Amino acid sequence: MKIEDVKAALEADKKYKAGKIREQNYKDIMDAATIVFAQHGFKGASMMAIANQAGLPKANIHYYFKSKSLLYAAVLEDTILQWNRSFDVTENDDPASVLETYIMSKVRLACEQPLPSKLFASEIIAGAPYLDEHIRTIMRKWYRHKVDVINSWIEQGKMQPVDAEHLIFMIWASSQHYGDFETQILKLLNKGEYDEADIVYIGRFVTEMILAGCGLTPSWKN
Amino acid sequence: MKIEDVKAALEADKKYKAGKIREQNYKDIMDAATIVFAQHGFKGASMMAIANQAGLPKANIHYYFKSKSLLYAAVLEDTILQWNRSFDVTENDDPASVLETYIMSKVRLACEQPLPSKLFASEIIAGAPYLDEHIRTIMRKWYRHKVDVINSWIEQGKMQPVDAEHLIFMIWASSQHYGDFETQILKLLNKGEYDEADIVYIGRFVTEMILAGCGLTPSWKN
DNA sequence: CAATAATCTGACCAACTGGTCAGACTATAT
DNA sequence: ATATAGTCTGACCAGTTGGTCAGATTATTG
Repeated sequence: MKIEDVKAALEADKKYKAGKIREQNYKDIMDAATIVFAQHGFKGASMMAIANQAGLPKANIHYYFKSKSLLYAAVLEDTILQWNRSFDVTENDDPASVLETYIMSKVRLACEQPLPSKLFASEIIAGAPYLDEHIRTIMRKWYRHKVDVINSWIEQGKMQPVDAEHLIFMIWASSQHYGDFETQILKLLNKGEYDEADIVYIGRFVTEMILAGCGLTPSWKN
Repeated sequence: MKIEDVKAALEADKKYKAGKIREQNYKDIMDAATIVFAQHGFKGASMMAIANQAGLPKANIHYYFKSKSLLYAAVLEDTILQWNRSFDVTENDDPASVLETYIMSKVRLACEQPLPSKLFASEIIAGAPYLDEHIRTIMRKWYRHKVDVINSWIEQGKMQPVDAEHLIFMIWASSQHYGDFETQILKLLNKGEYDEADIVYIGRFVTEMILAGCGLTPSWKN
């Protein structure tokens, strides 16, 4: 290897590392903020606590995010983006398999990543001051579409007549509960954390219960 | 009416009023604290905000409650007491009617008094620092007993075999959700608040769904 | 190498936090 | 009427809050 190549490699490495450091700090701050905001809500979280959690000086947090509100907004947006991935569905799909997939993934997400779930819950409990518009526009549209699809399934006789609006609420409630109330549930179950077996078991339980209410059967019971 | 009687009446009235004022202030503070703690959590709530909400000087709050922690503990205890009233049940009871009654009352409580539900949720999301012992002792005992009763129902063939532990979680989740996520739900339903018809409708929906999962039928479908 | 731009942070600020307390006010008892 | 006990609150305190900024440090460029 020539000297020039080593130099170039070091140069590239430096640039790479520099970029990585920024990226890493940004990510560290977001992660730390998620933890603190999820645990204490927007008002209860302090920039100092976030800085300590991230292992950075407080002023450095303000270099990346001008204000607490902007950091909170960034964390919330990130959470929302990560959340609304699945459940893309049309009226031609099979209700049982769609609902099954959605519920299983929601339960898994709640168990494996309870923090975003708790963050969202905190925001809603506080009256959704930051998500007010998001709920009334984007989420509402998403929600209405899903309700329409479910109702078309009912019209097609693919499932029993069930209130689609509250069916969705029930899916959200019974899956997110495992994230939001993780502390309570683990204490009552006398467990330290959810393991893979728990996640599958819970996912199947919730799926079976809700599908039964719709007159449907999950794939593993066929 | 004799003069003496008037005097006595005034005396009694004064005492009554004095007692009433104390009682009223205490209640006002508790109500105000419930609102603020439920909305912002323990750390996020400020004594000043509670004082303003109660319409009293801040120092007066500290006359009734020595510290923020003690006020929080009092509000939490009050909420817990008010919550665990119903669901006293034995293995000789009828599953369908017991579950139906419990679910309906939980949904009604969540819709009519969402604040205690939100307060409890905030505490759990924050990691249950104040309720840790309560959950591991009192709530745990309550929970285990209910699990045993449900399992005995299953052994007696009174209902389909269903995981009793997660059945209880599901009941809690799908009822409390209407209190904790009130803001989101009302926005999506485009409603200002739950009315009596909503409460009955939601209660019946949740009851039907969960009973169906247990192979049971609610009373209104017989 | 120098110059320029990006990144970092200790020290600071006004506003707010939970909490205290002396003294004012009010009610009851004698 | 006076004394006693209970109730109330403005003013204050030390510590924390979100946020700023000058200047140090580091990286990039020409």
